[in-house]
Amino acid sequence: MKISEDAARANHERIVAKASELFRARGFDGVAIGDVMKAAGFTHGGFYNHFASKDDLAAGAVGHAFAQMAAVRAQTPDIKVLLSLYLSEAARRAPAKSCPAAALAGDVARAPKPVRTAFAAGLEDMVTSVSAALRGSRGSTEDDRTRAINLVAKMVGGLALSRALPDSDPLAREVLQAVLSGALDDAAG
Amino acid sequence: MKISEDAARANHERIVAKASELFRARGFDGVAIGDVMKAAGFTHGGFYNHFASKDDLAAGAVGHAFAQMAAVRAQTPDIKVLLSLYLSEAARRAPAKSCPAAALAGDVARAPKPVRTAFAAGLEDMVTSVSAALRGSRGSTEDDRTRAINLVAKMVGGLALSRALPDSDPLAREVLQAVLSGALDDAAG
DNA sequence: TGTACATCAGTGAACGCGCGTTCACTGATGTAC
DNA sequence: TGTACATCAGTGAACGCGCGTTCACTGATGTAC
Repeated sequence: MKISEDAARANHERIVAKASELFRARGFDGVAIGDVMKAAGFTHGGFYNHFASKDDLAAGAVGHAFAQMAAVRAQTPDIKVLLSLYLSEAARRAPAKSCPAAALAGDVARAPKPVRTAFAAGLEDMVTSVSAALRGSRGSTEDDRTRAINLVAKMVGGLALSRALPDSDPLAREVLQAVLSGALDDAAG
Repeated sequence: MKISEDAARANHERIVAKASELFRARGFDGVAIGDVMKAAGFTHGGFYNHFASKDDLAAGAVGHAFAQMAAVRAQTPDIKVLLSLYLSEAARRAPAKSCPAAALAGDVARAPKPVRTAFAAGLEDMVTSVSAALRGSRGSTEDDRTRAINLVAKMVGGLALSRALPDSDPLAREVLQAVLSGALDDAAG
């Protein structure tokens, strides 16, 4: 049956939110449309009332995940705190609630352009935000943007590498700790 | 028909080599067993004479890709040259012939343990090798291993992020350049 | 304010396709004698 | 060195399954009058 326009918008949003978690946890190919719709509380048939295709959903989910990260950054003004959250064992274990860049960069690289465009917007936002935080932490004459890109690359690489290792491998924890300590040094200038 | 033992070993090796390229280019889920066997010059039915499962092949392919990278490192003693190859536009465009960590970290994180164990061995090798190269470039009193892990995370993250961006986005090139310049600074101490 | 009707979000069955895996078969290889 | 036979890498058809997508249908919503 038809439902109210407000309810439809809320449902659309809930589907995107669930998709952004499931995709981060299991990758685009590891999640079926039926999984997403079920997680959102629907049957799979209505999916195409909201999205043109699975790729369309993926683009929306990537954007949603980056927006969620931006909200976390806004609530965490101290970049040192942010880094220790980003490169934590908790983040390593909870990809569904962590950075989409670390979880999905590989998947996005093989996805169609709209997904990569959504990724680009989120990454640019992240770089801009980190750059501002670096400027705040010390009066820098160096290129803050270049430093921010380096820091973001290190954060994303560190988290992604740690996750690819077996949970039981000490290297998984060593990578997290080493990159956190290096990132804190970088942020301190 | 049965073939000679030497031929069988060579065929096995060729399947692994082709798989390591295809997986890096398209991800584990983006490559069918039939694709790999066809690339190696066979029909798909014989696959299970060589491997217990697709995951078994994935573990072998990850190991093969890291071994290939180790050979490149051995032939490129100057770490500055290595960095400029690793973070190049050519590497960005040719994931099939580049670092498996940058191309497959996300896929590996969701793969069964044997794949992650193969990844761990390759990454440890890479860290050890980069650590030795850093020690060579200057007499360091700092923790070379920690510096190596930081540098590897930055390299992997930089290449993976650049690939996730649209080819037409200037940020794709900016990330490569910024991370290369930062990595060269890191290597110089 | 009330009524008739077109709209469309959600349901559940169905479609076609590609995938990982299995299997009966072939015939050159490697071995036992 | 020669012969008989068991082995097994490779072939190609087949299997069962899950996936993305489509579709006929339902009935509350929103609108035209």
